[in-house]
Amino acid sequence: MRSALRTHTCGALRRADVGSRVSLCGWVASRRDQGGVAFVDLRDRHGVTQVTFSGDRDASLLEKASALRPEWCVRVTGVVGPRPAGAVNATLPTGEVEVGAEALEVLSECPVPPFWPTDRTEAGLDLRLEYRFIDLRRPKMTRTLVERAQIVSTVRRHLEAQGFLEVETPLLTRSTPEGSRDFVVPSRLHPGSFYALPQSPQLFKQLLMVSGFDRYYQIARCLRDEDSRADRQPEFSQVDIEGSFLAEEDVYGLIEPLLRTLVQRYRGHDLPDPLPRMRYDEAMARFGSDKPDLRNPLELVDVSREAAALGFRVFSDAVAAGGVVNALRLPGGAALPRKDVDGWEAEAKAVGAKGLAWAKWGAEGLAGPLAKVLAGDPGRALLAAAGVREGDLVLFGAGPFALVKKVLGHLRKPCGERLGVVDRNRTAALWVTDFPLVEWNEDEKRWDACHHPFTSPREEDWAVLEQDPGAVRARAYDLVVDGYEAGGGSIRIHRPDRQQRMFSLLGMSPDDVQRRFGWFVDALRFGAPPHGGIALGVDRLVMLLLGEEAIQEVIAFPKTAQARCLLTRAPAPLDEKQLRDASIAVVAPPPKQG
RNA sequence: GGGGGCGUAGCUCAGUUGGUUAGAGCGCCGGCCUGUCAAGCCGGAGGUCACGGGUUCGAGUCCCGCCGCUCCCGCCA
Repeated sequence: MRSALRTHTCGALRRADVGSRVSLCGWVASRRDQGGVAFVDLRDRHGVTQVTFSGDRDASLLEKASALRPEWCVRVTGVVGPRPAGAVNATLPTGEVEVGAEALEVLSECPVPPFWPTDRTEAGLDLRLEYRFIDLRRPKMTRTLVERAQIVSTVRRHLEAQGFLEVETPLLTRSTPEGSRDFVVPSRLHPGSFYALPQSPQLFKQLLMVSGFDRYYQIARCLRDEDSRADRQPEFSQVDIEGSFLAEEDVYGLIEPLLRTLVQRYRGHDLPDPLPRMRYDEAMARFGSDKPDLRNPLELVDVSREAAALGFRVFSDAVAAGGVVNALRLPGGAALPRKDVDGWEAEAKAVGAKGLAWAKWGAEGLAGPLAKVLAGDPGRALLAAAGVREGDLVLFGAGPFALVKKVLGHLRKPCGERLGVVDRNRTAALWVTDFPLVEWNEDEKRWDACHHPFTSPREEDWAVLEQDPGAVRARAYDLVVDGYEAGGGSIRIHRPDRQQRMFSLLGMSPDDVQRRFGWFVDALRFGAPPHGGIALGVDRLVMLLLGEEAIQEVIAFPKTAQARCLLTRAPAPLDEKQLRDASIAVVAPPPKQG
């Protein structure tokens, strides 16, 4: 770390360095002026070192130091000394020493920033993003980016040790209208034509397999013009991996040791070996989600049969209409205040439920809106089926399968957290497998690919692809960590005839296929090997490993929920000349200037 | 596109049923101080109550609109 201006970083000096003459460069983290002596904490990304200015030793230097203000960038030269007994700061790695300044050089002044870059900052996210370059000075943010780099480095070394070759793929590519909305880029040389930024390198990595690069990877930027979430940004990174001549077990066997290493290092515990696997159907039935958080023990129980026999219209009508009734049991939940249940009902309604039926079994017996309905023998049978015991609270969802699963699956999180049964110190990872290949799109009256149209069905399902598409299982798998989709992949279709069949199933005529994907299907004709792979979400993985709750916290320059960059004020209008060059006419009203 | 939360000093927030001159902590500026490390003590400055309308004798407070941040639904092959 030595350079022309410094001999050490601000995190380097120890007792063994006492007596050395050193030069440090950094930012003034704080200045404590005692009158005859002043202390300056000098910070860089490696740490903090205390510098002392003594009036006895050099009165004019002390005067100069007194003019320093926080966040000025300075260079200090001096001699490392031991701190006097009683003045040692045990909370700093450099706390046993201090630098007695002999020279001070102001490299850059700094106005009073809108917030101080300490870990105790209370600045709101919008301010932190507008002044992200200040925010990133905070030790916590520095540590996050350092650890992110370490994690990515670990991934690279693991994959390279396994023979994977990093290959870059284009950012300017062709729009593939299936899937998420593309970000588009106008072409100056070809007026009226557009590139698209890649949603993922999917087709290029498959072409690399055709080319014989049997083990490929890339830390790839992906861009999707869809609305953000706490775990989703329009621009994000994937560890994109593809291999030839492999099957599901090879992918699991590649990823699991890597994840085990990372969880051991950053979460401090072992993952089971092998990782648990769960079929999609089971995940939906038990947890109401295809990415269940297994740290949360609460489960959904189907009580349709018992509920239909209850003589309660809401339940029996739901079952009669082909729907289901599910129970979510909260052990010990009878003691919870009504306010919690009301909150969950509001949340249930927010995700589409008409209401939330519930009952609690306290010391006085049953209570709640369903108490009367559950009083008799059929009610007892239902409670028994749901495993409800004295002291429990039970929530019910009734209606179409997908809605009931969504609503109760959504409530698992707040309920589990309220009960304190979610172990946040553990990491729960699993593979979710056997996804459906396609799902019926009622609006468009056609089948849509669940994963993407290049995913292979199970070999035996090719026979019934056209007859019963909804029953076909895909050779797709998701890596689920703590309730997040940390990665996903599949074994691909490598035969052009079969790829054609898949496209036909999705409602594309041979002409459509030829126009949109002809270049790709054509490539498969040229000796494509069986292949498959996976993509891991870098931002989500780092977020989970570092215990963060939003990927904004692990991205150096993230965007807001409205996809804006508060630092650069992107997106922004173009000037007339740029629009002319790109042959673009703006038809929407011009946006307000930020 | 829809629903929820938030927006008051540089920052984080309080502000009663609508009522006089809108407060606190931190920060900032000045002074004092020779072992501080969230330094301390004394003094001072600092407000478009996001923005635009409306109701009212009177609006930070009530109503409508709008902008921004955020969480969720839709969306995310």
